[in-house]
Amino acid sequence: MNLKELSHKLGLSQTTVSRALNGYPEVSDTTRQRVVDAASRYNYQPNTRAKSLATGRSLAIGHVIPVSTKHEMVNPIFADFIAGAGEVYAQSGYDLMLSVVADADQDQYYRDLATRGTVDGVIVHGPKVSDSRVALLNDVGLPFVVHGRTAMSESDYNWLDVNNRGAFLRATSFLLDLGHRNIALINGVEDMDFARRRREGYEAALQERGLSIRTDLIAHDEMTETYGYATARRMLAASDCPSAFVVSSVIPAIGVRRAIEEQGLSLGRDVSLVAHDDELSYFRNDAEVPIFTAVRSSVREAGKICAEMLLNVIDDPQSPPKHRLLEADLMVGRSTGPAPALRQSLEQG
Amino acid sequence: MNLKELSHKLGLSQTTVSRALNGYPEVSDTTRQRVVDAASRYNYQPNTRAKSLATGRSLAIGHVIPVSTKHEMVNPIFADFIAGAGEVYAQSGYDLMLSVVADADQDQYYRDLATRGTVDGVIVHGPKVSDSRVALLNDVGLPFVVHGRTAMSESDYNWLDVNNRGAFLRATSFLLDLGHRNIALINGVEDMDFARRRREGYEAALQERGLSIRTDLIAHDEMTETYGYATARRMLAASDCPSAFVVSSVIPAIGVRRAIEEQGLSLGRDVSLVAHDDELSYFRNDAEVPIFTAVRSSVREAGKICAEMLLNVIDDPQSPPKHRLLEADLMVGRSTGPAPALRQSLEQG
DNA sequence: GGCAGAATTGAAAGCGCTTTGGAAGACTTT
DNA sequence: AAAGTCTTCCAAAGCGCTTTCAATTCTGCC
Repeated sequence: MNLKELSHKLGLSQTTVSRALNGYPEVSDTTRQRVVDAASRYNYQPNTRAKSLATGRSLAIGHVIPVSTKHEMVNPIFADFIAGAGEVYAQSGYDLMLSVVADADQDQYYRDLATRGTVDGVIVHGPKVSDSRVALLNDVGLPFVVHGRTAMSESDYNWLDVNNRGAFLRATSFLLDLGHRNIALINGVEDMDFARRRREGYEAALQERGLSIRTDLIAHDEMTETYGYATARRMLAASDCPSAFVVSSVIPAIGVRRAIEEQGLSLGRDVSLVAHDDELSYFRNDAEVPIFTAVRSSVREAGKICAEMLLNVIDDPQSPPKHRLLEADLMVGRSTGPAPALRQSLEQG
Repeated sequence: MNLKELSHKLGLSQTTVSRALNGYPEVSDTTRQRVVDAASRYNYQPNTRAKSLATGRSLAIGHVIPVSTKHEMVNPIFADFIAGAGEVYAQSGYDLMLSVVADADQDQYYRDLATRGTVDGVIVHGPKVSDSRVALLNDVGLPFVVHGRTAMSESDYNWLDVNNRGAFLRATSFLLDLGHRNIALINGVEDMDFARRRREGYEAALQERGLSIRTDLIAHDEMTETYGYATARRMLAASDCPSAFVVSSVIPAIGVRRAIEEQGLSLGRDVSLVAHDDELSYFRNDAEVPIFTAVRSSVREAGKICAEMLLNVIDDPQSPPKHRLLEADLMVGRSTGPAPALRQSLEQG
């Protein structure tokens, strides 16, 4: 059933039917009702392609998710982020176009998206410390919102970010307050912007207390369980090993826990751990007392807000860039406790 | 830059330019070369919407991923599945349209997809034991491939599935061979088709040995870490508790491990565990000796094959339904060992 | 009753592309 | 030289919708 057929059945022109369905005012209430009824009776849905060709808007948003060429790894937070964003799109009648593009091909891909006109806007995932995509998108004039930031500039584009620096400063300070002095950082890939900020927060906390930064206790890589395990295992085997870990995601944190327990150590007693928790739906760290002490921020919620921001930009392309910095809550769970030395003196006292 | 402008610049008609770019034979080699050069020089990309309106093909594939209304949970295997499928689409010039739709709205959503003509075909995710979507899609004539199967029929639609029954039969038999008699099954949501087949395999293995099925050792729910933990904890606390677990995904398996270790038990020694491993990129269970003994099948590979199947159906809609049953490998890892009783006698002997 | 102005409706152009049905020119064939 | 056959190109229709501009019908009011 298309417009032509429907209007024929109703004995009206396509113009009127179109107007009635799209809520234009110059249609009488009775005809509108008649049209709407018929449309739902015949299950009429306008053809999206024709509609977007006519309006010049594609009613679709692009999400380009980078896939590391190294491990073909897809960051598992995307599933939840997209679920959040998708909810917003569904309500507003937008479709979501997903593409999984190798790191190296990102720029060309964004350029093509713009010229082919497949989408009205894009969400930029996984920004690097220095990321060419921001300049590129500003250049071609495709509306976009960055989930995260880049170090280069913050003012001339739309972004939503978690206060990564603040969160990791707090996480590290919390461990310092518990008496830990050798604190390891299990971070994401080094050139990711979020990883740089987290490291900054971690280092700032140490420096505030006049502690030096031990580069042997800092690791950067893709955040898999195996990476968390292998790194923690290596660090725990060394002399002067850490008594606490700050970990960039619950996934490597699971690996860290495995390494700790494999050594016959007890998590939260012998070794402490604070994780960054994106509130992944399949790994809820939200018992009354959470498994992991964590700085927590919902990635699904982030997806929602990003989507809303983007739709606003599309509606009003002239509006000045908006920024949104989410704070992460520090939730105390089972994985942290006083540093062993301190614990000893506490128990003796 | 659009076709009209480009053809003007070249002093050719739109027809000729279009044909030259789309590889039609009735264009001389010299003109074609001239056109192709100009197109790349001006960075011309045909407008997708116009193209699909003209051809009647949208060059897009829909993935509708169901989100449980109960927990707003997104199954984490989708990320990897879609990465696999996306690779195939990219090579063939297709776009991927993703929608996240509540369980309850699935049928209407598929119907809309068909009538709006946004996609040329869909992948059906998460089929239930009895699933109305198969009949619906056959009805509206939208090409589709099911990732999984339904119990109702297997012959009249395209599907790719893992041999879930076989995998769980082998997993359970393997534990029985190790002397385990009380084996628990931590399964997915009961009305999912894969969960039913896995349970069948588990039960068949027990029955083959004349063992009765203890319903108190069977659990069904969404496969989160917390679910694995809570269920294992409950089961281990009961009298006549299981000495082994068969778990439908590595995610709840992590929770099961947590429960086991919390009891002061040792995984692989006191309690055994076999998991189903989808080879998630962020949780590689592929060390020389894997963490978990597992029946393994790559969900990313499944995504690839599903995508290829679907593109074939779209190219040749008359072709008879194709089926593909992947076998899962049983990989022995650290999480299994002889049943405690058996171990005792082994050690004494 | 007649008329201005508002309220409705419709015809047709246009969005950017593909594709049908010719047409013009070059090249053979008779 | 006329007729036929390729080869190469083009004009124009059409995909299903929106939207401009114009036409028609209703109002209210004098």
